[in-house]
Amino acid sequence: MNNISIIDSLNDAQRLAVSAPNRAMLILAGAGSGKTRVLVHRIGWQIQVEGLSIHNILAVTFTNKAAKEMRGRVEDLLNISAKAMWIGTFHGLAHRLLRRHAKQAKLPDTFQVMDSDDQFRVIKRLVKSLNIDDTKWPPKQVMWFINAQKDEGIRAKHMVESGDVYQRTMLQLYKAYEEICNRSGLVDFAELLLRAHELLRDNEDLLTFYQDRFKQVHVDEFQDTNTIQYAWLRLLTEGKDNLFVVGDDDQSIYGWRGAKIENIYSFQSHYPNHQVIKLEQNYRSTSNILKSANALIANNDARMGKELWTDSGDGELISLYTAFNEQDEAYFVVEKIRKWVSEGGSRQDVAILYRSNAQSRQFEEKLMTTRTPYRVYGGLRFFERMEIKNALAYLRVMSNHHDDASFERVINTPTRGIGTKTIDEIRLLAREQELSLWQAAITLISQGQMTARASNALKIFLNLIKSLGEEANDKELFEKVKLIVEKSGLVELYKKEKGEKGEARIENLEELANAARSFDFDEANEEKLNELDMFLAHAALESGDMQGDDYEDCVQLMTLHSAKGLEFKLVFLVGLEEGLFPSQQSADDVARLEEERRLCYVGITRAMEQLYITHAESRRLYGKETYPRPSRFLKEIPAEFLQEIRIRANVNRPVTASTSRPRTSVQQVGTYKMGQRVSHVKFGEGIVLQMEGEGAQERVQINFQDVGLKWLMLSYAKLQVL
DNA sequence: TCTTCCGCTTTTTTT
DNA sequence: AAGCGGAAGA
Repeated sequence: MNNISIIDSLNDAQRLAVSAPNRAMLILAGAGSGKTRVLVHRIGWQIQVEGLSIHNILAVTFTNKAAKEMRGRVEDLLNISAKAMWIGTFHGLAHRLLRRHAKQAKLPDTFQVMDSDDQFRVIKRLVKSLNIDDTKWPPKQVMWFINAQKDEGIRAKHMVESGDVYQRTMLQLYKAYEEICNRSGLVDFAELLLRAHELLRDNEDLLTFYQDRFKQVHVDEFQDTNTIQYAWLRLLTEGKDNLFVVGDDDQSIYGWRGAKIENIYSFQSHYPNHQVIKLEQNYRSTSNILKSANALIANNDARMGKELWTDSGDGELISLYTAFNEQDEAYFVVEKIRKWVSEGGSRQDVAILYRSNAQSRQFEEKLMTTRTPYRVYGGLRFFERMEIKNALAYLRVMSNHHDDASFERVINTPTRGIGTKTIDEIRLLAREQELSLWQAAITLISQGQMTARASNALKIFLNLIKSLGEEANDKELFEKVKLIVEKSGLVELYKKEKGEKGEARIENLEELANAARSFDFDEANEEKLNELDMFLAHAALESGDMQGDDYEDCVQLMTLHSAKGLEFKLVFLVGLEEGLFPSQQSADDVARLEEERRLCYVGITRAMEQLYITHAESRRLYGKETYPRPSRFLKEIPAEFLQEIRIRANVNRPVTASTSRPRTSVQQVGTYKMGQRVSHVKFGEGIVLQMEGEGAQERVQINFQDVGLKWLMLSYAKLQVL
């Protein structure tokens, strides 16, 4: 391959970006303008033309999926193996640095990565253990506070205590949380980034080493970086201006989790020699779709300014459908999909995009009844499932006895007679003497002040973990997993669970052993660290692709957020109503409204050929009928690009049908009559209100004069008819 | 210890 | 509506 062919297939702007001299570059890449293409070819250019080795390249993305895709495309372009190239997510790369230099990062070699669920549990427990009212200080909010500080690079020690109760309490919790994490060797997602930043900042030799190594640093989705991520990038490229970032300010939709569009602006002042290149030619959508998107986003004030264009034709107008209610909306969409498929369209090219997950249900129901295969994105991923997290927690405690979060998770799962009281005692002792829960448990046993029963149960648990550790010691990773699954009692626990749920859980546990077997240790670990720890980190950092095993031709259902980066021939943008989209919570904040508008912009620009936008005149929300106004975004799309679809003449508005749900039949004829006055030995006099069940299961609900409503089993309660 | 009931909340999601 | 968490009952 020669120089020409690397840039041969590119348009002028793309070519300019790819072949630019080595200096700070800001590529403003609109939707569908070939952003990944530019990144991949830029890397190719660095290697082919500038003569860099793959070891000199650093490429950062936000998702594992994007990282994987980029690596694959680099390999295809250059026809080489890019295994050794540092392409990864911010978190993945930070993790790699911390493992390599754990000591300098002041972390134990065996530190563990917590996912957000782990973090939440730790914080929840912390709030409780400090006797702080968790209704006034919800753990979720505490977690949000702590993460927000870390995203800004602020440690507890940097914060000055003010008289403010809120700030004081949060700070107290932040401090205590840091202590727990340090003691247990736990690192949450935000900590990975913060710690990696501090590692480079405080170790000059390391920083110089990596600065020299990475001759070119590439960043995807730059508009989504937060403060600490950007600070980390700046450290690595300090004084060298070798930062190549690609982003789109109009697609910044993660402000709510700390992303700073401002980074795009600061980039320009931090790197005065930078060059900006706009990619505005779109290769995805028809002109009508693009013009609508342009018109919509023009209503935002905070933008750098960019207008997408295409040289493909106008295409069809955007269809707007006003539904009676959410049922009708779903009916309309599914009928259109059926038509599309019957005309030879592929279901995979169709997406239904909504603002919030709760909206998926109505579409699922309609798709189900018409037997249209579909797939919903989002939801629990493999490594986030309860049974998997439990098994992993066993592995963690085995690997590190002082991992309090995992210890607590499994100490009584499955139940082994260690109740809240015992656990509270362990926690108390641990807190008082600053021990890990494991150490506290041992101390507690040796003090011999517990009941024999509790002490025995605890001993059994500790011995289980110890003996599992010994037995697993020289075994292969997947055998360790198998051992845990078998001996922990989890399988027995889930066997008892009724229905198919338990079965599925057991299958998942088996799948976990398979995952361990196929875990590519060498790939994930150039540093030859403990295989089990690497596997656990892998589980936290890549919670597993969504059910990727489904190869059937499916209609795609997802939120607008998860649709970013994807494209579909036929797109349905549903629920365009005030309060829903834009969301109620964003209604009175200009900045948040602009983010909602960008979200809408993302939605529109997903469509390649046809776009349907729908809204409903009435919608059942939180169990109540609402009559929302059409979304303001609808008015922002010029009428010339819209065509209104006429409401069908025969409307099947489900007046009573939808509201009447099947009721469980209530046994009307029983021993007692409704309204019958009865008397109970303990509860006194009352009136029979309801009855259900038969024979030994027969129950009555009675409104007692003194104690109010009660359900009583007839076979136990001795009632006297008055 | 396990089950049931009551009341409360309700965006978006990756790592 | 529905799911979740806490509290109370079996």
